[in-house]
Amino acid sequence: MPGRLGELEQLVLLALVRLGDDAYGVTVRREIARCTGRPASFGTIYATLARLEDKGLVDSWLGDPTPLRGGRRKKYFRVRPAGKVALRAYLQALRTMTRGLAPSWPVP
Amino acid sequence: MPGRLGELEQLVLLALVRLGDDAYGVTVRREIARCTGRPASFGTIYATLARLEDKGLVDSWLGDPTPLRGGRRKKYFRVRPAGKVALRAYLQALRTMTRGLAPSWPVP
DNA sequence: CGATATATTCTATTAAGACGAACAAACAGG
DNA sequence: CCTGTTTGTTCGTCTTAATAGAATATATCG
Repeated sequence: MPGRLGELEQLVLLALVRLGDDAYGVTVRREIARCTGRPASFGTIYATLARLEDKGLVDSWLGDPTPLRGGRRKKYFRVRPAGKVALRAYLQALRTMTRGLAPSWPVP
Repeated sequence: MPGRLGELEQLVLLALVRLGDDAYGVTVRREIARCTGRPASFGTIYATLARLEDKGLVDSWLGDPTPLRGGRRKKYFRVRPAGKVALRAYLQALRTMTRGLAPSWPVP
């Protein structure tokens, strides 16, 4: 049974799905900022990614150095099957709760 | 500018909208349990309602005693305009984040 | 090597969520 | 009115999630 997802955990999982194979700390943060209009700090984002990994909802690996670029290597993330289950359950619950609302509500 | 909504805060606000003029602790809890399959305890629900009220997203008043029934009076809750703004913003952000996902995702 | 660019981790603190027991208030029957 | 029963809310305490900013790490280039 999946535990509940925190608010940022929801957003981070969604961002990972959206970003596909270009999902790492910086892009995750940017995507959430872009979609929600409220950026979270890097500390917040990385803490959430680590928590999701502890829970087995996500996994990570280090990318190769990128020639021509400089800077530390990226740590990529991907949603694991358990993470997909949790995310699906959450979206489903939300769909249930938003179904039948007055049309003025933006049902996602 | 509304701060972010916690996970339960989201669900409680949605439940309040769904329940309309029959929204109080017990029905809110039941509605969330029904829609998400994961009940929260009363302590958790009431703490969240109190938090939402502190933030000005919700208001409350005591109902009249119901003859023939017995039991303590209900404390009704209603979403205030600021709460609607916050809820709308959250649903909107979610719509943005779920738009364009593969069709296997249950977009709410 | 030193400078620069890029990305992640650490350290503290506050906010949110969780739960069960305790408490409160309304009514009914004696 | 007192006592039991029903219904609903609050309290005390703990765990988990979120937060920001400083510090650190790592890669490349000159």
